[in-house]
Amino acid sequence: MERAGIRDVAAAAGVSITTVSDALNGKGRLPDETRSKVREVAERLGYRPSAAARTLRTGRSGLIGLTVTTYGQEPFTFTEFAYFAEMARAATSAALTRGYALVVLPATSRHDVWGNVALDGTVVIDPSDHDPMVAELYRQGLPVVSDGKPGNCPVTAWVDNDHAAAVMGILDHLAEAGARRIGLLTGTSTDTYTRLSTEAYLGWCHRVGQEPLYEAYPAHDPCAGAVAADRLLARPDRPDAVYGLFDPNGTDLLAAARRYGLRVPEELLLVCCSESDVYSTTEPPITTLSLKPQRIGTTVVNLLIDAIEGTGTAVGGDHPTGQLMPTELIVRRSSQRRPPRTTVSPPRDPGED
Amino acid sequence: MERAGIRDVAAAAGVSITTVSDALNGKGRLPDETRSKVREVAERLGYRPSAAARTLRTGRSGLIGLTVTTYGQEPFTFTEFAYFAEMARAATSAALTRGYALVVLPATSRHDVWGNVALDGTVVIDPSDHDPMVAELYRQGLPVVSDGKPGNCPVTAWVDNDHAAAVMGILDHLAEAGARRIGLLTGTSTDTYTRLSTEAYLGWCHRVGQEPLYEAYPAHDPCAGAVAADRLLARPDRPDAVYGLFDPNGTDLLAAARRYGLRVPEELLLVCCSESDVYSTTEPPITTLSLKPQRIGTTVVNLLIDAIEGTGTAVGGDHPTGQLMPTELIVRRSSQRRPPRTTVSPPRDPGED
DNA sequence: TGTTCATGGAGAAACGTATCTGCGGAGCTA
DNA sequence: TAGCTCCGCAGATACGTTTCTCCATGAACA
Repeated sequence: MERAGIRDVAAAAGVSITTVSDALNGKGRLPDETRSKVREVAERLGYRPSAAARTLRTGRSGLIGLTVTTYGQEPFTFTEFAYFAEMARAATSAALTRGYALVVLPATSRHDVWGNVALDGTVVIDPSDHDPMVAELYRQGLPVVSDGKPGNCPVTAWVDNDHAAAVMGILDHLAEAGARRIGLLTGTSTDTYTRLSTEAYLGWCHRVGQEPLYEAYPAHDPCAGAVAADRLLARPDRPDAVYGLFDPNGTDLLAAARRYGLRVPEELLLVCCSESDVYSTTEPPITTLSLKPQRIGTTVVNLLIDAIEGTGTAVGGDHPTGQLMPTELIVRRSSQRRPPRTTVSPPRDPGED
Repeated sequence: MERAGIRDVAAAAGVSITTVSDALNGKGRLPDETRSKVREVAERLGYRPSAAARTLRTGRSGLIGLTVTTYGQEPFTFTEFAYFAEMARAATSAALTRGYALVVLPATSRHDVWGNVALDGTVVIDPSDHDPMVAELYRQGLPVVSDGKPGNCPVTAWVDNDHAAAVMGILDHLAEAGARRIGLLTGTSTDTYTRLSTEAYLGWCHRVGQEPLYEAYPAHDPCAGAVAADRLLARPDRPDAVYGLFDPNGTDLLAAARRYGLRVPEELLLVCCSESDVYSTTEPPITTLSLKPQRIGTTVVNLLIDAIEGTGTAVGGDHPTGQLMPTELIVRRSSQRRPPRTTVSPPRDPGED
């Protein structure tokens, strides 16, 4: 059984190809009678227009890319952190409601998948400085919107959290809870998130006159995270509060605290950046900073589609539009010296240790 | 700056279009000299072949779909359970290593995204009985591989866990730990997973002469899960062990047990099906059944690509190849009356992940 | 010298759609 | 009746590849 083409429909309906195309796409000037007849015939023949031909003709594929940086050998590590999973989900959903489909692509791969997929534009997550791939895409005239303020590569637009404000908010929050020496668990890579957050921390320290206490580790290596957490708490000038920039830092720090016999929050205040709800059930529950990835994903996709539909290949000059989105601090027991008013919550289990 | 086409390359290199195509794709009979010259010119002009044109000509887009059923109003709920997230990640990765990109599509959506994307084939997660979309895709000659044994819709191939064996294994495990009345928390929908698991439970009960004790709820509603867990433990003929078919059941059951003052595992044995590692840190840690979504995702994609590349549009007759994959029971404290012997090394798992 | 064969490459036909252009006829006006 | 407008539709072209067919050339061989 051969797939029916537009020609077959035209022949069966006794009209021309033009008429079929116009009737099905709601264009041209046709009486409703003709329109509905063509539709009926098309339906009967099970006609599906060829997406490839349409794309070739119109220059629009209805596909947008979601690029995530791959770390080292790992072929593909999105959803490694809940942030990516949530962000990808929201982005997919947002794309679909506007009639676009989203295809997840790694920044680099063995095969040249990029060349084989017709994209109308791309979302890029946390591009590194001078990212060559982003530059190449942009050069081709493809709209590129980045999640994370781009360091030094041209993009059509970008969206980011106000990381500096978020970090300072957390540090203030911890200081208010009585912290004197706040430590930071940070990363070694050069992405915007890590850089801005660390700078904000250093700036804050300088302002309040605290000596910086931080450990940096390669964020993509979960093992290194545990080691760094341990190192931070093992220092002679041990901090009395720690903020961890990455998702697993909370449990790692909690484990390290237990190893050193530090009670949380009495002797150590803890906050980490995470989208996982695991931290609502740890002992004690850990205060987290949510970057609101759903909102980011939705915004990024909508900006991208605006750019695609707005001016076609929009090369909007040297000043890409940026947008800062708010974060949300979810305060739990780990960052409060005084436990929250006991509600009717489940009894605290002393548990083993 | 116009995008360079194959014609421009041909003109600049002083050869014909054919030669350029052959040179770049490694076909035809050309001396290495010509080949490298063409490559160089193409590189200099920044030539990127049009994916749309290639797709139109060859009939291959290099794109495969990943379809997930949408429940009710929720626009898009994959990654709702860790299973989907892991499965999607593995599938994407597997597709990419074979040069394909994967696009996530909902079973239904407002816009007809299906018609606008050229797919070489589709992976369908847990199709419902007589799924109309699957039938339509199959009718179009598109290879369809399903995750979950298809109830009554034609597919090219399918992959599934041996759910019956898994459930019986768990029930035996619980009985061995001393359970006399094992309850089940199950779903109300008609997908294969729910159906097979429930049937296996009922069969087991019948065999050992236990009266079935189960509660069913709409699995897509997280709130309903907590209610159902509560209901199950509130029954006059309260079970002394429960297996929950869905990811959140573990915490829900644990919360319900606390409400009724039941100690786990002393008075209530608990197992649930989940891919989340949350259950290794609950109090007590909960025994989980892993369906190994990574392996499923990889297998499904590879089967699909085999079908795509094998015979083109393979309509392999009435007997789609099926494949049953093993599950893994991760035994933790919640299902053992006697705490596990403390070993120095992790229990067993030399295998890959 | 004529035949065969391998080599290197050119020409042109698709692939299936969207859309620009144009054409006959009907209705209306002058 | 000529001229004009608008309607309803058909023809033809272009989108950028891949690939089938086929031609020219020179060398090897009888």
